[in-house]
Amino acid sequence: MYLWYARGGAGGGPFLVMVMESDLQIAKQSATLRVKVEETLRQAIAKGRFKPGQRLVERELCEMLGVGRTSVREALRQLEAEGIITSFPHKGPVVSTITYEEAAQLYTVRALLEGFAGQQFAENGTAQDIATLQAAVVEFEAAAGSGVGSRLIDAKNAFYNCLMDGSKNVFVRQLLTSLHNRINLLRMTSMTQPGRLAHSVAEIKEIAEAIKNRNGPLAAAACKHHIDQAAKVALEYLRKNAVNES
Amino acid sequence: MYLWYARGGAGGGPFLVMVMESDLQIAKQSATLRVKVEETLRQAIAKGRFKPGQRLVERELCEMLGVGRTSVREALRQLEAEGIITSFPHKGPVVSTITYEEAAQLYTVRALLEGFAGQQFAENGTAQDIATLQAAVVEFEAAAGSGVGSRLIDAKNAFYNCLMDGSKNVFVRQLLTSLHNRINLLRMTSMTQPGRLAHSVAEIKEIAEAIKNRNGPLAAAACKHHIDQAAKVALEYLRKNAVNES
DNA sequence: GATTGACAGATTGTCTGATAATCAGTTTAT
DNA sequence: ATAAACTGATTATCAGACAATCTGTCAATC
Repeated sequence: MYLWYARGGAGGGPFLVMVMESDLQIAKQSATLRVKVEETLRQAIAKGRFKPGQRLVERELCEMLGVGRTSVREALRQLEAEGIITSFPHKGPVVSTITYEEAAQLYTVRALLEGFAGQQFAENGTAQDIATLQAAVVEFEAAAGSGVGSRLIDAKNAFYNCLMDGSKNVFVRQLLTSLHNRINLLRMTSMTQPGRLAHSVAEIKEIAEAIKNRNGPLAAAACKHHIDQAAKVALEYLRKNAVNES
Repeated sequence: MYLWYARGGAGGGPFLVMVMESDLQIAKQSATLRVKVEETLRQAIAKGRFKPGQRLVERELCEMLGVGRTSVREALRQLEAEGIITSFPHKGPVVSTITYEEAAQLYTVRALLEGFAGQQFAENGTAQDIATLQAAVVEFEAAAGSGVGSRLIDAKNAFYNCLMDGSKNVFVRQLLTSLHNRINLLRMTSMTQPGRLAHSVAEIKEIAEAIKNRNGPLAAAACKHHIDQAAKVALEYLRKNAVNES
């Protein structure tokens, strides 16, 4: 019981398969090709497959992904708008680089917005939201103990997602998502630094605790503190490994 | 003493002109066609030429602008990423609509970010920045007195631009620009409301004053207050003229 | 030897035409 | 009346073409 749709590209290679999930939900079959390209590239950049400063040549992407230039170019425009790639006229796009100063600014704004999100969550979040958040914290702690990197990343994302949802503000979510994407460019989970992880867990617990107690200001402070600490570690690392090109 | 480059579109209409400025600087001849389409459409939407909810049909845009589908489609992707248009797969883009709740959220985040920008400006802005800001305030007041709508809009934009620059934070600028673009969708300059304009001028003066005195917290409060007031008027108007579709 | 200018290759920017997929509305058949 | 089939419009995507622009190389000039 599945649908599939194949494109007979010249190279004989590329095709897409959309599987119907076992439950009643149809897998987002809609997702237009262009969107999949976007997601693939975003992932590739986030995972370091393409590194900051690296050129992204149209033709290569087309071959690599098995899609036409139209789809690739449109996807690139999207990523460009998101700020994770930068393109110069007639030179094509490169994965965005980020200077030390920009990274600092990025974390500053993130702290501001995430603090706000935390406060809103504490004041307006539903009981359901809070329960979800607590579950995310538990999973995060477990993931931290497990030592499995991918699980940790998933848990962290789940936590932030929940936090943004709880803020009940679409724009906070959008802006924060954008910032998160760009922070990924740093290719440095501050959590890979020794000792940071334990602190991180503790900080996150404080956030959840403040929210559970409906203490808005405290939640904001906890969020801000969490980001500030992460920023400190990340920026310190950046300074040492001075990765300044351009 | 000018260069010009014409594209003989089918309709005979469209062309681009690049003028060489009187000084040694060549006018940004670069601006790729796609970018010009973006700007044109953004303007058209901001000025109400296309109204929220209105469909944007590819072919029509091509004819209207005299460019190929490639350029139009890529420009649309950009605008979509910016949030000022929304597109559904296989149905094409429409100018984004914004609900009352979203508008409220929008203003909330804007107040937060603009308050932050004001604070940063007060604490980190250069003397030059402050001078520019003061000039912008003067022009704004003059524009308010002149009663010329377009001049008022320009002055307002100049002021906000200056404010964002003074914050010395690229991300604040980017995020705020994005929010401003979306607020334009409301097609309601809160300043068109009777009596609002005078208040607006007063509020802006307070912002500039606080910044001049290097009083960060006061600047933040003044910015926040300014946006909150604008929000109040705008939301009130929205509630009355309940423009809820979708 | 350093600067300038011309040339070639690579890549992007843009247009055009074609085909398949999808949506929305209308007509037809049960 | 409901469901099925048809139709027209529009989008999604590909392929191929050509002009514009960038980059590096190499010869010509001072």
